[in-house]
Amino acid sequence: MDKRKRNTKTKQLIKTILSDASSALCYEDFEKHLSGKMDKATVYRILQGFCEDGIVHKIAGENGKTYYALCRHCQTGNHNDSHLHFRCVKCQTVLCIDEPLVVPSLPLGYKMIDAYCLVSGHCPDCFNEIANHEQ
Amino acid sequence: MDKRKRNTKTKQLIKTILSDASSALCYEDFEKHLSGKMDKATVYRILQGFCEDGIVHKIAGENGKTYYALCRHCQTGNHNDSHLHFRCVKCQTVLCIDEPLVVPSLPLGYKMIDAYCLVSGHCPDCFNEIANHEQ
DNA sequence: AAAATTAATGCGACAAAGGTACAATAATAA
DNA sequence: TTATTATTGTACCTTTGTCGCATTAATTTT
Repeated sequence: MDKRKRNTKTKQLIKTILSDASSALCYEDFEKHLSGKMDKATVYRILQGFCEDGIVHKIAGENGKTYYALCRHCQTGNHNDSHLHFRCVKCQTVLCIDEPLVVPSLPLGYKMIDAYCLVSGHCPDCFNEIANHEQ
Repeated sequence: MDKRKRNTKTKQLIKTILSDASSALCYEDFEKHLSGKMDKATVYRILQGFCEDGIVHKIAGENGKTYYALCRHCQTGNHNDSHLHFRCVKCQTVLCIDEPLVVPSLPLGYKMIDAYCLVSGHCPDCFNEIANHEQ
């Protein structure tokens, strides 16, 4: 009757990788962690499933890649509310920032469903590296 | 000595398409307007050039496509400042919204270069269509 | 506990977005 | 007008992501 989802080992593995990560991951990152243990299609399918279940955020980077991150601080129900993410232009790391995002009012007639904000810049590590080089 | 850029007919055509458009365009949209008159690689190269010159915004849609829009209201010099874009989940239209975006403060040590915000929802036309259907 | 059911996986093939090398073409400078 | 070189077109390639289908493995049922 109801198509119940199964909690398989592959799903657990993907979830572990996500929760161990301190930043959002793209497929390439998963590939490194998995070293051929899992098929590309499976990884994408699982991640898509997690997104549908509302336990993972999907982040479109300006580099054309899609990043995935565990939804850590979202209260149940407001998963679809505004997200704020940061991407370091040097080390390419993407991470979720738990600050409420203030979305300005839209022109008349526009109805917002979701908002998503990506700030790019330098993360502390890379910024220090650059500062040290310039000395 | 200096590699000066040339103002070719193809560039002019792309610019015309951009300035005639009321919303941001993806490659597919250009293709329709061009109907085989120009090669894919050329279109991408020209758009990339415009982005480097700071006269076009590049917008990463959550659908994996990249959208391009003329930078209309940006003062010279602040082209890289915060952008706010809206994407209709029904008709897929993407457009720039000229509202200042309030970016919340980042955690200590993070240095912002650029911020980019994409609000998704229904545009007025699609919203009305849905409302009329529900009557 | 074994058999039956069906969700999930692996595989291969494929589609779309976008980039690259290089020869041919066309703006610009001389 | 000729020479120079940025730009274009062509063909090919890479990367991201999806799809169908046979096989595998969680569950459920007996």
